[in-house]
Amino acid sequence: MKQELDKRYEPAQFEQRIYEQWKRGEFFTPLLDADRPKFSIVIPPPNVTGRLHIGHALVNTLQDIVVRWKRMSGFNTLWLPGTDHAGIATQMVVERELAKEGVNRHELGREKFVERVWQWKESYGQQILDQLERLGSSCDWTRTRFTLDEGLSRAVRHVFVKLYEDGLIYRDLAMVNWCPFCRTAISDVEVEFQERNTKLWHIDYLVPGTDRKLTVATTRPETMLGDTGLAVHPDDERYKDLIGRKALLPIANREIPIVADPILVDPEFGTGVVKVTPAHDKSDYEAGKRNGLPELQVIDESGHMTAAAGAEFEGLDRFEARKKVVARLEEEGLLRDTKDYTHTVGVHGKCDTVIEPMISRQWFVKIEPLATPAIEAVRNGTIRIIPQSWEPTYFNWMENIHDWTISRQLWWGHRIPAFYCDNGHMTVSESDVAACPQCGSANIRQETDVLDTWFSSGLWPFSTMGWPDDTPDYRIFYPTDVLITGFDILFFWVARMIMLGLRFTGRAPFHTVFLNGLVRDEHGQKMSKTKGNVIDPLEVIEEYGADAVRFTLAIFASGRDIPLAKSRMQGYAAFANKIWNAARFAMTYIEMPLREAKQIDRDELKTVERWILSRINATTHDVNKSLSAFRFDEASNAIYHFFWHELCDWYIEMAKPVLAGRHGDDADRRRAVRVLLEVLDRSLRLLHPFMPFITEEIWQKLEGVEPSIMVAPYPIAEEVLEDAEAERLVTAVQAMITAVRNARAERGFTPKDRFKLYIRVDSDRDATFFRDHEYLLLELARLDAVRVNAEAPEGAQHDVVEGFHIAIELPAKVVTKEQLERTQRELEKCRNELAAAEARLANEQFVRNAPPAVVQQAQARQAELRARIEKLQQNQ
RNA sequence: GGCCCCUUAGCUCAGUUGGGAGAGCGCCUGCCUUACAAGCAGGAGGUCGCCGGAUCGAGACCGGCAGGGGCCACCA
Repeated sequence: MKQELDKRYEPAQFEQRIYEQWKRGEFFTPLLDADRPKFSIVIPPPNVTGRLHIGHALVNTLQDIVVRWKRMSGFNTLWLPGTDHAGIATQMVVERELAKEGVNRHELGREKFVERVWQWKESYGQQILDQLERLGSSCDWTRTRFTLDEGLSRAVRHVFVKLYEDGLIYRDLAMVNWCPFCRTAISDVEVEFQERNTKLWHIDYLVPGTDRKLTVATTRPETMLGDTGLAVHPDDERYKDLIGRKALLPIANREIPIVADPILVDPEFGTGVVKVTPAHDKSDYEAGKRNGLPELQVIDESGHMTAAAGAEFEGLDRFEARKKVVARLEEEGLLRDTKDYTHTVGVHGKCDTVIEPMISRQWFVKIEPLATPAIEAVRNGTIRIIPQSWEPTYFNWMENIHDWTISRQLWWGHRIPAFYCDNGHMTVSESDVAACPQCGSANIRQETDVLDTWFSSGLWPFSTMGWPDDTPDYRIFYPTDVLITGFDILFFWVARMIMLGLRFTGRAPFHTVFLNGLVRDEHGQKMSKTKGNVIDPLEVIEEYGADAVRFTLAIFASGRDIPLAKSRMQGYAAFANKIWNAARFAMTYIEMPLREAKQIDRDELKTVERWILSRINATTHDVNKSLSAFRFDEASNAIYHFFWHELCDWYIEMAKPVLAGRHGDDADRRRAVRVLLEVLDRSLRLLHPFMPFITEEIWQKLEGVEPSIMVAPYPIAEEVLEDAEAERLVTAVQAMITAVRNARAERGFTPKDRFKLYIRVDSDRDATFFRDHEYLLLELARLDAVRVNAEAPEGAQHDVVEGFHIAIELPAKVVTKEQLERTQRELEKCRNELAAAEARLANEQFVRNAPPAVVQQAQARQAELRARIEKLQQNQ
């Protein structure tokens, strides 16, 4: 019952079939067994509006690698998937849909609109999860959650009410970041700062009763209409005498007080006079409060000027109003100067609209009592952030955190569970309120604001497990183990989960956070549609296969930004092809199902066989170690190097003479096949987390005990497989083969030319080894004889490799000029190195202070170099 | 202004207790050697940004400088 692989490696032929098989086998679903060691991860929930982009591909590949590794390592493993309702983003998408039909949401009304968004979500919200399947993600789809589903909504209400009752949620009138396009308040972290080239306009304010003018520099002349004061520094000699007088506000012709404010005004900056617009600037708002200046709102929630701005301006967009104010000032001769100026403006990250600071009534979370334990958890190591260099950023943010604006004037989201009666009483309650508990009124309106999306995703690690109920999932899988996500949502999401998790479950929601970098193009540029350097993961999966895409992402993932190039994916598709062909080769000799293969008897193994087992064992050790440290790059590199450059380039070539029957007897052949099967099996299992599809496709044909490689045990290093002696000898064989190939190529011989090799050995053991394994040298170096401890004839080419003196007897052929130069260069290098080594050993301080091993090593190197120089000189 | 990161081969990057400079891709030469031309063998290429310091010894540790990137911060 011999199995075969298709001649060509074509991932599209089997990847989706394999995925369906995994799903049918229910391998993604853990057992509800509290006694088994568990490992759990929750997915960073992608937005329902999302399409899989390369950043998703990265973060989910890394999670899948860890999850598959842990699952195979015997952990009861849960990777819980789901999506985020993504308030603003989703609402915007559906509004655009509606616009195509010529309707806006206000015409539709709140209830109908929300219904439409749900319909949209049902049709398209699953798309991104389906796309994750193409990547091979081994999520437990039976546990898929959505931030707005019933259970999570209950958790949200519970948390809201508890925080309110604990005095950590309050409603207040305050200066907030307002997006005039989305017409909602947003939190501080949602504001992005962008550099803009603009002007600094200098405006003269007359001071009635004097002949003085005060010149004010501003980037926002339109807000002048809402000025309710001018401020100077109390110690500024230039203006000291004007404090307490009034200035005349141009255009509006209103008198406003001149106040002293040492906090707002830096006398060194600009003119030293600041206009104060308490209703439209954060620091002016505070200055207004300090100085008793009134707030005059001249811009409304849509970014248009209000009636208070004056009839001339009412209804104008704020940027139109800016132009008009400047024009009017010019007319009146009060525009003293206009300078080019570059400064940063806050924009809403979702829609790029310039933020308008506005005073409005919003809900806030008092954050400091939540932040303090969250800082402590990272400081005392309860939570570890990798790479650790992110910790200062985390601390810096957490220590300077402001209260969190959680209310949004949107329709799509968790509606705040506050209820108002018509007598003005407010009730905050987990369940809907039918009658006012204070006055009994049945005329109840629920708060229209919804919560910030991140309020619900902040509960994700436990709300998805059934919390606040005490469910089996929650008991078994919470806290989760690792959180893998992009550094860009450290504040948005990670910090909030830590704060809310600690507060509500009393435990950190995870013990490790791995933050991955941004995927960039091959030259480190950010990917963007306008630059045309975007890599679409679904496209490259089609082109190279999911395994190649995953492997490429993994081998770059050290925690830094990832410069991704299609050429690299092509390279790792070639690696997959290599695996395919190596397996195909092995399977032409493997006749027995893996499950029936007998235990290997180490005593019967040849040195070269012990060598490859020692090598895969070292690789196994390295891969496990690197994965433990989240060094995906090291782990994938180790297995890549082993498979291609040790297994394929050397071991398979070394095994060929035996497999093909050119060397040894039938027992030798059977043993070689058994070792090959062993190494292939272990390699596939080592590789599986990185390349799940190809390893499954091949492994199933080996017919192991388990129904899938994904539930086969992950290899662990075993001391019995270490074999330093085998490594020493085979390394020497490799070096000798390379030396012969080298001589052949450098001296212009063809592969058909045969040489004789003379090897000098010191021990009987080594002599026995080289006699036993001479076929390796004969075949791989294409020799016609190997002589151990025989005298090399005159004219042979001498060298020293890995501690062995060798000589190659070449047919008489003119030594080329290139060869002579090469020998010269080589000699030069050796002499320089020898001089360095001698100088070092002559240094008493070195010999005294350096560890003995290092000194010994230097002595050995010195001896080797002297021998090598002597031999090389014979070649001239 | 504060914090973080980067500077090593043509390109992109590894190099974690300081002890003989590495990988992938690219380039050059030779091979269709029966698993793989998505391959095999061989090769060229580096003042490890610059200056200084502690050390017997620095790509690595410390200080400074230069250049690049990122995050945070209410400078009109």
